[in-house]
Amino acid sequence: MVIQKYKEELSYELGELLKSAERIVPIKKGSYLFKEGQEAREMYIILSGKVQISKMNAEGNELSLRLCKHNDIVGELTLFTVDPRYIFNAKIIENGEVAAINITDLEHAFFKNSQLAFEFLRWMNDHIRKTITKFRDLVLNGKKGALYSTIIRLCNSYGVVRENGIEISVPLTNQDLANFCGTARESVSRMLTELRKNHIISISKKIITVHDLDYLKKEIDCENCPIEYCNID
Amino acid sequence: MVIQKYKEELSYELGELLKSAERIVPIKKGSYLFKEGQEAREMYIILSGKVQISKMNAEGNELSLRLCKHNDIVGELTLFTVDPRYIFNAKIIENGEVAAINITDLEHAFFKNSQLAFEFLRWMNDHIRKTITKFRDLVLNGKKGALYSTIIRLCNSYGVVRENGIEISVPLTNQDLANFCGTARESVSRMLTELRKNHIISISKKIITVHDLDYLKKEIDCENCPIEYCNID
DNA sequence: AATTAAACGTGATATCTGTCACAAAACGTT
DNA sequence: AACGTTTTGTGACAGATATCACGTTTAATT
Repeated sequence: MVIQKYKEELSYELGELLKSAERIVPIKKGSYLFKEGQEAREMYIILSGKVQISKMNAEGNELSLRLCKHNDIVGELTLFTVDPRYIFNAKIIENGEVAAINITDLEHAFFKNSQLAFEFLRWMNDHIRKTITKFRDLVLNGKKGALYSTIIRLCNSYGVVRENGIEISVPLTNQDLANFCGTARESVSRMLTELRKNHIISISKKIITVHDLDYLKKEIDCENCPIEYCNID
Repeated sequence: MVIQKYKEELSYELGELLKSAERIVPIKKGSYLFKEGQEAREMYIILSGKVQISKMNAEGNELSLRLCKHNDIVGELTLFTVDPRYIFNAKIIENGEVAAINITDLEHAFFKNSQLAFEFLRWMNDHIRKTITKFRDLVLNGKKGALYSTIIRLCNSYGVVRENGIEISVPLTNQDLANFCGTARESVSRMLTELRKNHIISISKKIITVHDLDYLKKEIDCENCPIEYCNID
């Protein structure tokens, strides 16, 4: 089975999940893995590449929720619903492969295999904690709080330590960041300019390097919650 | 067993969960079922009364997340964590009783009983969808969107149909509403005044009656998502 | 290298929202 | 009914944020 070659690198829980995988699908930058409103038959585990999860509102504003990578699960919220439909858009921003898992099969598997259900339950629990803390930052600390929180989470998910700070290894435009914060591009641009002026960050070719993460954390009263809850995936 | 007397009125899933309940605890208005930071040993199912779930930030602002009633589960996010601690406050706003479920026992029960794990998984899934759509309303449509969304959800959870509209059967102060919206009391007061002026709502003794729910829905581009996702509990 | 397209920075301005202050109204208690 | 407490309404103002406009810079394409 083609899936076998991936299994070794995965955590035990995901390995279990992957056993139910039907097939491996290549994903291509710029296209969509799924779009909101589409009928949902599969949930996905990302094997490689990057996928951004977002939701549009009626005015066409986009709110980005997650930026997912290797071993992240997407399309999971379609489980256990009648007439399942995706409620988000999953835009591929870096080429790679995903494992597709039929959701009907998975539901049956959960029912039969409590080990599997248990592991997934744990994953869901982490996921909801993550979601709530993220949104709290967005709602309670204004737009600056939203941006700083987003940058901190990006560091935790995609940060690479360099001699001069933490480099966020995903190219992001100001508009991308604005979508994560529910704010205007121009506001992001101004805030980033200020952060650069104060040597908190620097940006080169859409790659942000954070020189003073503690400054960002202090500004939003970060409680230094564990990294499993403070990320963007 | 004391729990038996409640079992009949509960849905199947909750009945299954309740089998693991250790004891029934009376809850008293004004006190807290648990507070954030406290060591967590139990999860609760509300049998009667009302419990408000909230989170404080460093400046002492309170963000209310849920308003829970009969058959709602609270304290669930402590499951599957090492050194489990409550991350929210659960303030009792109406007397009643809760069933306390030891979380270690419950984790074991999930592991052994896939039916139970399955039902809980379904519950978690609904819960996370709810949370995300709520926060999206808060973030994307400004403070007016936050308030309107909160009122709509309150109608769905606590609305009683009267000849002149939908009565939200929970007394709420402006400050309570402000806490749900992450906004200032004065802003809520002004927005409510305007809604009253336009005969969208009326308020008597802290009880809101909504005369024109469609107006509120239109203003925030409500997609009329199913009531299981659009509520406050 | 030249050309086009995308992304960015920034001033000006309008709107939204929070804060402070204080009086009026509603509520609860004795 | 009288009193103290909580809640509400509202003006004035300040700060945050969005929007519009437009020139500059950077990246992509031919």
